[in-house]
Amino acid sequence: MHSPELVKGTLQTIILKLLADNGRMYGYEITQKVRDLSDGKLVVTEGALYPTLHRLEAENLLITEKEHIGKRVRKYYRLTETGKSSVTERIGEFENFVKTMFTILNLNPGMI
Amino acid sequence: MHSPELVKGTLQTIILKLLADNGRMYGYEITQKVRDLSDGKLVVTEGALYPTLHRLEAENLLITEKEHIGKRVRKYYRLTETGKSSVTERIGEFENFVKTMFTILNLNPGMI
DNA sequence: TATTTTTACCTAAGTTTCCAATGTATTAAA
DNA sequence: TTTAATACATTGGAAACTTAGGTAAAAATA
Repeated sequence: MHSPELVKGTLQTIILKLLADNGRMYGYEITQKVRDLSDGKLVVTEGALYPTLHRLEAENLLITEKEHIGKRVRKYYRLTETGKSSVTERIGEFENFVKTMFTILNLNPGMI
Repeated sequence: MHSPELVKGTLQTIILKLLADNGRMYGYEITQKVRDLSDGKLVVTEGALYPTLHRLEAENLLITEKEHIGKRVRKYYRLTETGKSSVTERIGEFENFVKTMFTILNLNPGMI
């Protein structure tokens, strides 16, 4: 598991990117996808996920669609147009941040 | 300037690494070094720096030496042995985190 | 020489963002 | 039939920052 402090601030970017790649996803699906992609190294807890999803929805980056699966209501999230453009932006920000950190920490880019 | 959320959690690593490279530094010097190395893109505010330095000292990763410069007292920070081993550890953690993020975000490593 | 900027230390209040814990309920598997 | 997995969510508290403020010496500039 990664140091939780490092993960802070990247959750929004992760969510937006996953939605950009997969069209639409529901909350639980996102937690599983992150777990799978990271080989269990990064775990998004529900206490972090749902407030973030609601925040992104309030900021008009996501919209929701409810779907009835048996007796359950599943809530799908999808990027708005604003959301789509902010994905690129945030990934760019993350890349730049990593570049800066590599410079400061004097790390070898080949390490990745 | 980088998104402040991303910077969170990396400050300790930055401080420890700078001290590992420079032997000893004082607070103000650290803020300037980070600014220089990052071309102004990453600014460590004093409100973030000093509490962090004191925390690291309390955790026995740093020790201080006071030096009189004219009428002023300058406080130098230096790594303890524990501090030295934790630098490697934390940089490793950061690298692993970046690797995971690159996987999740499907980024090209060559980008750095 | 007077004033501003830079150097240099620091704290306190407030915000954001997360984690841990808890709650509810359906569906699938053991 | 009981446990695990699925699926939504909230709440309280901790951590780490930002903003703002305080003090004062030394250097640069007007």
